[in-house]
Amino acid sequence: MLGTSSTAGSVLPAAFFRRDAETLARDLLGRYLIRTTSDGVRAVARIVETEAYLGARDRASHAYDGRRTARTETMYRQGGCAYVYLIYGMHHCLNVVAGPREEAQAVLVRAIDPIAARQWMRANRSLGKRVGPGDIGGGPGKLCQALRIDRSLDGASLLRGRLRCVRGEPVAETEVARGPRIGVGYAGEAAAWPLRFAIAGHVEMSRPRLPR
DNA sequence: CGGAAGATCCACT
DNA sequence: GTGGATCTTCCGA
Repeated sequence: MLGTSSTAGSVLPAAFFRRDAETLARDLLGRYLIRTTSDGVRAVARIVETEAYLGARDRASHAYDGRRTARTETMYRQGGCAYVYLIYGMHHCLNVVAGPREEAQAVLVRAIDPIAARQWMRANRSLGKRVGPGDIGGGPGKLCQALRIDRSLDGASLLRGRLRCVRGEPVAETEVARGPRIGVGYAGEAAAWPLRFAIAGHVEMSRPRLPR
């Protein structure tokens, strides 16, 4: 079965995802993403790094100042679905929509630890013989490539279907590190807000690593 | 309608 | 450490 606990693969209640993005980002650490494909693959990955985006008041958010466009519409839904977008013309990023509808809060998944179907994920990444720490899931673009996540999953529910988020193995407070978010230097004061969360010192973390 | 910038990654020096 | 890839999105004119 999944992980070390018999409840690791069990579903999370819908209310879990309706909390604010900062709380959810912290609590998504240790949870499992389960990706199933039409050709019978069932991959499991543990979330080890996240970032919260707070919506209209957050200059780093796509929904800053209430911006509402075709792309960001998904963020305005009720928490519990995926918001997937393309960045730099070539990388996808996976977010978990948070909070009640109309608030456009979201949690970016920045890194995963491959648990099951590791070879499948590695093949998706087109890596050579040498695979170092973080090469498979240590970054938001990397993990989407590893799990074959693209915009066809934008808006999909994470409580059922081809990409699910389940209970996993929650992380103790002493294991959590936090810091400012990556790549949002344009966001003024919001750039310094400590909304990045990670399992401290985890080898699959994106860079720069948050130490223990 | 044009152009600038982007919640990134990789190869190269 | 730097720059290139690659293209959607968004804002201003």
